[in-house]
Amino acid sequence: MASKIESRILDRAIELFADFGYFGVTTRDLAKKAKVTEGSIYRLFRSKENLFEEALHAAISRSLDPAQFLYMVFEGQGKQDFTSLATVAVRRWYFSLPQPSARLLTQAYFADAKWRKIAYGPIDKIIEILTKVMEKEQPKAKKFSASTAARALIMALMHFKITYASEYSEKEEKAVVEGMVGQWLHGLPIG
Amino acid sequence: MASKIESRILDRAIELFADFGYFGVTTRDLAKKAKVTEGSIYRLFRSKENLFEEALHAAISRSLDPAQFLYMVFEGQGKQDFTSLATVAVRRWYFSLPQPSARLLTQAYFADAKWRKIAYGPIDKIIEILTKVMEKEQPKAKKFSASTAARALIMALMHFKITYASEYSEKEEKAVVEGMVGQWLHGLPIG
Amino acid sequence: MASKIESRILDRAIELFADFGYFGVTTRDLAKKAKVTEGSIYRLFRSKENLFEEALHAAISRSLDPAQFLYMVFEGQGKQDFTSLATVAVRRWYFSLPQPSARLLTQAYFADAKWRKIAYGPIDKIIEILTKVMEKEQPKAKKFSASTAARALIMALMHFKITYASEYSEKEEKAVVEGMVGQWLHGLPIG
Amino acid sequence: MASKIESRILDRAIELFADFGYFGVTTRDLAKKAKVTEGSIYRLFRSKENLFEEALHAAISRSLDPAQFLYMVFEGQGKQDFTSLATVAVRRWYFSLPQPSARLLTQAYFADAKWRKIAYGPIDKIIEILTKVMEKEQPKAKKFSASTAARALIMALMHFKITYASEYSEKEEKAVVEGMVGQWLHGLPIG
DNA sequence: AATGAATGAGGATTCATTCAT
DNA sequence: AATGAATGAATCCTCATTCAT
Repeated sequence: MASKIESRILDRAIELFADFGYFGVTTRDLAKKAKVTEGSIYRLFRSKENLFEEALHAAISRSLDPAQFLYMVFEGQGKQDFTSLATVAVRRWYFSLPQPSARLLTQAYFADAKWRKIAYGPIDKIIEILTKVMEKEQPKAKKFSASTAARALIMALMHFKITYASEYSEKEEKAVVEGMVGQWLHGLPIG
Repeated sequence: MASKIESRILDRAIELFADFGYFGVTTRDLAKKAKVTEGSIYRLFRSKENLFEEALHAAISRSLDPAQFLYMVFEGQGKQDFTSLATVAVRRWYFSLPQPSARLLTQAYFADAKWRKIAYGPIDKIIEILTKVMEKEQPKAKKFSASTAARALIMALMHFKITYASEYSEKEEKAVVEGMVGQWLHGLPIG
Repeated sequence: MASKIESRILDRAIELFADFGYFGVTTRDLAKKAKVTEGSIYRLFRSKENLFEEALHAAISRSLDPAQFLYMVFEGQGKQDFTSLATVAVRRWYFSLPQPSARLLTQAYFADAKWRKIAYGPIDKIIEILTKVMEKEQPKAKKFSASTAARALIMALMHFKITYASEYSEKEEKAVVEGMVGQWLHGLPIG
Repeated sequence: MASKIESRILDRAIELFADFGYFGVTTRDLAKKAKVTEGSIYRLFRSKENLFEEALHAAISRSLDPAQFLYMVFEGQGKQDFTSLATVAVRRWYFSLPQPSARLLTQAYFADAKWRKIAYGPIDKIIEILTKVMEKEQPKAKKFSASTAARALIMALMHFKITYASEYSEKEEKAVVEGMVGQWLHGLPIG
């Protein structure tokens, strides 16, 4: 069945591109690791560039959709306080994104300018949403850039996932993330 | 003069490797952009790998040395409060690191495991120092991971510099950085 | 069929390396002459060095095996006199070795020390065998180095094949060889 | 003094070309080993090819001149028997030719067809002279090719010098050569 | 649909040769 | 004369892509 082959290729592509980047992976390597032939890769994905893009889209689609993030944050408003809502939503987002996917996003960002928007689009959306919520909560008096704050958190988390996360146990990783979010919330000039 | 050519190559190498990664830059390209011949590159730098490493070291050496960072933070103790000291030191560190250098570090991180330590060694040092200072200042009672906080700030700044910074004016960038540091310091359970 | 291409490459490699030496042949040249692409050469032979070695082994394996030489010389003992046996065996050996093969052996000998043993191993064996037989036949009284004699004959033949043989007709070549062997046998203090 | 530099280059060129062949030696290598600059090599020798040729000529001119060989063989006629004359002359020729020179001749022979005649001209001359003398001495009755005999001896000696000689002590080498010449003379249908 | 052999353009690297000093 | 930096064509080799089976 084609779809079996297709997903085998795609899964491996995500892994390999995430670890070695676009240029660091050869189609032959990929074919061998995915146990398919190079011919199949080209029949199903047309070109290496296209395969990379498909892998990128797959990685993105497997992580938390910004729409869901939006829903989680806004839906609970009134019932729960901002702090809890944001904590839960950010935590969900963070753990919905497997390390390979996160790496792939950054690899894409660095491999070619044309992939920058695809790769970081959803992340920008998350930042945007977070910014919007915070602006609502924020007392007018205080001078404060919500967008900067949102960006700071999301970026710290991204960079942590990409670089150090793999050196931690799952438990430790959770603690660090909890710490980052908590500390970040503390710093907010909110209610 | 040899050094002229050498620095032309090195400067261009930092720029190009930063933008396109190790594999995304060909020696021919680099030669053309640096207006030297490929032969000169090899005479002066022995191999593409070695050139990349030299570029990496150059990029690192042009940014704030962790030792200086340490000095800035500790030297003022007693005279100034921790918040001001940290703010100044972090700000200095951030602006000492040109965007190409920051990108190069991450490119190195992703290109090959052997470059990870070289690239992120100094950054890890900065995080370590910041952690140490914070642990000193921090009231025992409060549960709080200094290392997590330090990491969060530095990573957020790194990621910002690498990805978005170039879309901002210098003034805006300063504001964002100020915001990040401020927000992070606000979040600290300190005094 | 792969084997067709493979043998086309190998045959041409023997010829070209024999004439121009390892460094005197470029892979592009070889590809053109063998009417294959460089890619195929590398797929089938991994590297130029390896191809040279394969060519060397092929050349050797196509010539008379020392084991056969041994058999020819010893098997007839008793039935035929040494002179006839040696003449036949040496003649066979000589004509089993095509000029390109002989040249290739010498090219290998000169190209790199690591190929010396591969190239001259079988020849040394032949000399050894010849030495052994002669020592058996030789009257104790006479001072005489069988090994020197054997070496002299084989070397003279090798050198002749490599250098001058191509300037002679097949008939003439036969006469010269016959002459060398005959004259050499005459010089032996045997029987 | 130019001539000092010139001879340093030439001496080293003979050694290196003899061991590694024309393509196995780079001009930079040669310059370093001869402790001169590449510029000097080119000023004095115009090109690598020309240098090789000069080295070849130098190597040849340092070995026994065919004219002297001729003189040695013919001059003694009447006073001494052919066997002694030939033995002495051949021995002289053999030991006048240093191993590097002998190797260089063969390297030249193999490197390019255009050098074949230069390299083997003198050797052919020696063979020719030896042939002539032998034809004079040889009883008409016996069927025998003087040229083949001469060639066999000279070639055996050449090949021995080039390949195995370096593995022997000087004393052993002398014995082997004596053996070869002796055995060869024995085989001659003379006297 | 599936294979993997075949292709050849392009990459890193070397090296004979030139040239400014 | 002497130097050695600079050049760039040519080398070995890789790899995305095509194609015959």
